Amino acid sequence: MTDPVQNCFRALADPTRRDIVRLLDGADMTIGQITDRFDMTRAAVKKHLNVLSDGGMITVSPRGRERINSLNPKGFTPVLSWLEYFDMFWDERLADLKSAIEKDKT
Amino acid sequence: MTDPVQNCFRALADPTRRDIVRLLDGADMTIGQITDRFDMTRAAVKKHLNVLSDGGMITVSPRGRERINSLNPKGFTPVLSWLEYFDMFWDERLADLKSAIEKDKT
DNA sequence: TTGACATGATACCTTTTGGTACCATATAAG
DNA sequence: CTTATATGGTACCAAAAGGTATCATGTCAA
Repeated sequence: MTDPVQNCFRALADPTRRDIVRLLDGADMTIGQITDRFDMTRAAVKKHLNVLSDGGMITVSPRGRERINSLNPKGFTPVLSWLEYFDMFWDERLADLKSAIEKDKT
Repeated sequence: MTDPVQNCFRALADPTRRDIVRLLDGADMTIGQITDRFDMTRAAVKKHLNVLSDGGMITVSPRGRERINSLNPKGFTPVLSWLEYFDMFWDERLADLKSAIEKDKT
């Protein structure tokens, strides 16, 4: 399944994953730190992180024996692109939003 | 599961349901008309319509022995609300978008 | 009323998904 | 080197999701 739109929507479809996204919006975290915030095993969290990574919502960078998980604002672009296709998003507001993301949080 | 945000994201998580949403963005349709556009049974389409209805994305109005399925722009509000929570949506663009929906397509 | 048409509902099946338990690997510390 | 720490990967399980087949209901037309 390599459709960016599908991967993105799927990543956001789970409440735990949306919570993780909000966590990472506040600060970069290791999988250990994230797991401390939830009532589930590290393996379960890891699966969620993989799905989020597939969706492009997060990026992972190694630091010693740790892996730093960071939110990737650009990952939301497929969702926004899909939404802006509608007539009800007839104006340029969503387009402005998209460019703002790419400009101010790279 | 009565969380509006969850119902909304779940409704949009399936590619067939997103296609249905786009179909209904063009015109109101009966379940029969929708089924003609897809390679699946009416029962399967009906299940998708139920999920979309739970998510608030569509409304159904009886007309004789038919049921007219219509897109409900307001149904997108929970998704937009969730998205605007982020720092990366720091400005008022998304809020503007939300109010525009409620104003121009009621 | 009788029949055709449009739809809804449910039992059932298969695949996907969310979770755990467990083992493997890599780096830091003594 | 040896050990503790941080992480990744996989086999396995129960529940949810997507689909079909089938039956029930309601409405329009003769």
